[in-house]
Amino acid sequence: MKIATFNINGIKARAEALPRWLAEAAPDVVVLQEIKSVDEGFPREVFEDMGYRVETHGQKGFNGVAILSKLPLEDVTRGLPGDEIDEQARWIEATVNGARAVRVCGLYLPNGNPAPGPKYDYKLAWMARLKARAKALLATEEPALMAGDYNVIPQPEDAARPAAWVDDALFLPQSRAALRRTLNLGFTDAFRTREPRSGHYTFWDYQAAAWEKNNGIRIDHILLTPQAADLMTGVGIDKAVRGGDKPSDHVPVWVELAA
DNA sequence: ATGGCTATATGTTATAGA
Repeated sequence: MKIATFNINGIKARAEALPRWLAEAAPDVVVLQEIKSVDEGFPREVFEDMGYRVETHGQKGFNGVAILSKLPLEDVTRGLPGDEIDEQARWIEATVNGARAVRVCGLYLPNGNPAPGPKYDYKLAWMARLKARAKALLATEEPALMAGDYNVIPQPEDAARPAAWVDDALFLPQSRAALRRTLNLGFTDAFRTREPRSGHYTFWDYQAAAWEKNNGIRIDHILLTPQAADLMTGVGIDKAVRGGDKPSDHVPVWVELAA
């Protein structure tokens, strides 16, 4: 079972690039972030015609997440637990029924800039809720993963120019510590555990020729429970997607599970 | 780097992203 995450930065703007990548990479499951669309505006037929089931959790203009799956989905839930008045569409999860059942969570963690400020407070509060959900996932002792745009650069090795990010919400010590607190519950960063070297990124800004200069950061992650990590047979970043026509500023990250 | 592009809706300008 190949499971990917992709921040597409607008489903309407990616009407060509997303199907193109799906046809090439042929993932069984994809979690999408920043669909920037309400549920009714999502062009589900395009993906259903490619054999994908479509579950969306959208909102007007910004944010928005979705799951596309060639395999049957069960128990789809929307919204990260822990704050009844949070209306931002940043979390969706479902059980994917392959050879084994895998609980797949898709997330779009708040950016948090400028920091300090209310947006940063929201980011840290959201990360505390993420940790609580992560704990509950571990307690099931089943294969599960949390994939998405975490908006956190875990280590200096995950940025081409770490010094440029020291005051940014993506790299502040509190942000990195909050991500570590979740990881340290017992999750595996799928990409990092297989590739210890620096220089692998998932985001390149549209500005200042960041792509051409390879001035990137690694902020899209797939975190595996121990039972999912046991099943991992491969992992990768589809970097070439960033050089295609009308690309998102993020690229897909994927894992292959023996499930 | 005084955020220099890109995307969406609030729409010929404002807001958000990272």
